[in-house]
Amino acid sequence: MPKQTFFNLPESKRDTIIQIAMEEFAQNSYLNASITKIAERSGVAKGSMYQYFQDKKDLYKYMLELIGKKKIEYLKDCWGQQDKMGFIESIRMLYKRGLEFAIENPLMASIASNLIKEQHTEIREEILKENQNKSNSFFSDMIEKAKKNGEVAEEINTEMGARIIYHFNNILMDMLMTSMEYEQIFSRQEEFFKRVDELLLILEKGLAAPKDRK
Amino acid sequence: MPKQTFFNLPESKRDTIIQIAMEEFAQNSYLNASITKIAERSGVAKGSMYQYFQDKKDLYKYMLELIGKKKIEYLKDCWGQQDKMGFIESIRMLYKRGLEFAIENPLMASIASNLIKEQHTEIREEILKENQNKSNSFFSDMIEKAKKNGEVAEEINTEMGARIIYHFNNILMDMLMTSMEYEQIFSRQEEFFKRVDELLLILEKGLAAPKDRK
DNA sequence: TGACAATATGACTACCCAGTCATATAATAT
DNA sequence: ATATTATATGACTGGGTAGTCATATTGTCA
Repeated sequence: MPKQTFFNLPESKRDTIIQIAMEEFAQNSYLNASITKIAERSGVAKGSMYQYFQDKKDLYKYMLELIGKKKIEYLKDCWGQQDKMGFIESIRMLYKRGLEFAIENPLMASIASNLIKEQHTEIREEILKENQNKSNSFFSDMIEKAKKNGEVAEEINTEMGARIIYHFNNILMDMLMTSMEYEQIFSRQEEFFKRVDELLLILEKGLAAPKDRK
Repeated sequence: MPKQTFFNLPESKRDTIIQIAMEEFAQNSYLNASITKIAERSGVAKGSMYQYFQDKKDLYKYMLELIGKKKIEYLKDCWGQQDKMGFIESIRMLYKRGLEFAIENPLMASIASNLIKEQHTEIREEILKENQNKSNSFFSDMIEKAKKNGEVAEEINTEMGARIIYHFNNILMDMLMTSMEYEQIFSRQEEFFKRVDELLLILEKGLAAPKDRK
């Protein structure tokens, strides 16, 4: 958590620091991101950064917290839709909204994607583990429910299914990030939405319960 | 390419350097791996490292080359088996042999997995791109063939299918690497082979052509 | 033995970093 | 106007890095 001093700052100054820090962490791994550079680029003395934040980890975790909150807010109407929309459509919606989020907040998406790839074990363990477990158990619950519904075959290993759903999302994000490196995306959403459908076609059949076996 | 001087070295010295360098690149990203440390730990003067290699990139690429060669050698009897074994069984064999390779050569596997996650764009682009394209077009060819065979549905997007096959392998590797961090694996292969089967169950159904549609 | 080439060496340059701290400045309260 | 507190600052510490280079050592051939 940032120190009180940071929250006492005028909003515009706070926002600048946040913005610059997001850029830095989007372009570099945690280990290689530089507080010195963030301070310089924000027009703030390096010492001040340490009046605002405990240390680099504190700053990084705060960024992740902001990202997490924003993403949860963004995805809030995707949850608890399984009963209404069915399993696959729920996932489709999650993927699509996730892509939209990444297109609208590329820095945040890039930071999140960097975290997944983070090699600095300490920090990854600390943060990712609970989240991945959360998302895994979330998807596991969805699959269990879908099994009861007959939407997913009993023979499917739930944990593996959850893992795949999780990774399919990463595939989509990677595709997005990669093409963002080369060109502005703006409203090329449609192209990526098509990708979602292609992926889901495979996922749906892959998990589906047999319909007309004798 | 290492300089001639490196190849003039007595084999044991060369092997030491290679071994230590593999360890360093297995534990650190390209950016954070340290030639200084490799030199120290190999009992070689830092300056000597630069008699052997052009620079850090040269050393890194050489490691990747060794890994690539060894892996190709390891997988050599997995190729061109599609006609004999069928599509899914070919993939199963590739996955399983890939896991075996990683269990037997954990350092190499870890370096390869780090490369995929590499953030330092320049190096990743340079090396990964052609390889990923190679593997993608390899898998694409397999899928095309399997479509003609009726093993894979025509409606599947080939490129997306290839991507999934590629990523499923990454999922397996990640699972393996993660559990290797905590415990020795040795002959717990069986557990991971089961995972392969679970994954393939989903992949097979996901890609399969409809069998008894009217 | 001497001469020449190949190799080994580590101090050195020029850079980067996180985090600290004494001091200066600004804001607030009395 | 003074005293007290909150904030801003950048030089500094101690650490790390890649890559260079003049010099020393070793090996080889005559």
